[in-house]
Amino acid sequence: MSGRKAQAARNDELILTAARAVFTADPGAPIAAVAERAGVGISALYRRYPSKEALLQKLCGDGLQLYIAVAEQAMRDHDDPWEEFAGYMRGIVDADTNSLTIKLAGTFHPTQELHQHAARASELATRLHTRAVEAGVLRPDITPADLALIFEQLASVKLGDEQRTGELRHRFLALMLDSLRQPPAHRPLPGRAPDDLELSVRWSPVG
Amino acid sequence: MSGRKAQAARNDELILTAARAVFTADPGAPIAAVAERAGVGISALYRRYPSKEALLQKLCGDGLQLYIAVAEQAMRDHDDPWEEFAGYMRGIVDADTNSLTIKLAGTFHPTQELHQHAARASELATRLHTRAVEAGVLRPDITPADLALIFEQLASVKLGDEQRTGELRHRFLALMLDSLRQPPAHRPLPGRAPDDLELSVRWSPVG
DNA sequence: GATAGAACGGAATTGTTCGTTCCAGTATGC
DNA sequence: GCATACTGGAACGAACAATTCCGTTCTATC
Repeated sequence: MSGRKAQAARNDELILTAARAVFTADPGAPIAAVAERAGVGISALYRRYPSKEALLQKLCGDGLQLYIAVAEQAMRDHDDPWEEFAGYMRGIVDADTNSLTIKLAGTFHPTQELHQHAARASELATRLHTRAVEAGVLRPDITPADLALIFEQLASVKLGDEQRTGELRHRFLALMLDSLRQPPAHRPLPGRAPDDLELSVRWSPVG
Repeated sequence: MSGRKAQAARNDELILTAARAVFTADPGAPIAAVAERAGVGISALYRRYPSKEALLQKLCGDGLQLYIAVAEQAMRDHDDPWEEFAGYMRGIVDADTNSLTIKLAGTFHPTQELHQHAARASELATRLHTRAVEAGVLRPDITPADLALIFEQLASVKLGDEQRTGELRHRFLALMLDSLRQPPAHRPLPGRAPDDLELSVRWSPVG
């Protein structure tokens, strides 16, 4: 608690966490929302990042590194080819890296470093795809870009609080995996199914 | 060409078409964008709708009616239970009614009439779901609300021009249908698969 | 053909939002 | 005690967008 330096270090983390949460929820959120969420003043933000763009770049870079870490983890953790692939997809959905990368891209200028991370991420994705196809567990008429778009679709699901959203995304991921896995089969879906009441909320303004 | 009245009638349609296109592409678009797209002045818009909200309500109502029409059409056109269900889903994706309803909802106050249309749409969706499950062609652990969320996921796909976007949506719909249909099976996917190049476009600002 | 008025285009108005800057306050380490 | 690193938040200015307003154009009618 004591020490101005410790406070500053804590704020570093506080701000990044808040920024992740805020921009994940709304990519176009104002920078003041980040400060408020972090419980700090605006100047605490501007002391660390010269502009909003710089903060977004940092976030996006972190997101890509997270993606890479998740992919490598999946390759390390599993021997079974299908589990490797499915573990990768579940990991990406869990980490919600899409909300930190693609959804933010286009709102700022990508740096050189970002491109390199993206290339590395793409390379890993391709490798995971290839391994799954060659092992005969993933249907071969699907491309790595197909998978990227599937991640985006799953990231578009947003309903209720963060936990419920994650639950539903995993439900739909499981559904997708049923149609990706070879041989074809239906497996039980995780998570409580949504109902009409849950959906009806979205018709009122101010959401 | 002649007749101020004829011109006005033509503008009615021009404006609605433009509004559909503009708000489908970007639900938060300014009203001036609609006027520009329609090739008319702003006052031509305000002559017809007292406010932006009124225009959105009109659009949303039309979207719901379109949804209803598509659903009824599917029930009328098909004898085979699976084709009825799949035809319905393909029709909804084609008509892109989600971009005119849910994506706009929350940006305006829903009217009484809107609620009634929504109820009718929901009723039809439930009926189609029930029929497919009872015929044994749709896996039973899926709810109507699941299907609604699947439509939203598909509507979130947006890449390249309008035609390409539609092609990709149908591709992912086909993938989903593979995991919805009973018995499980993989069928050929329509549309050209996306590739990394197509995706890389999205990293630059101003999109 | 003169004219009332419907319909129009688009500039002006007004309010809001948001990124960024600025300044005064506060606590720390020396 | 004091220089200073850090902070909170008000103030600024630019951009944006809904709506209003006004001068103009065209048509239908007499």
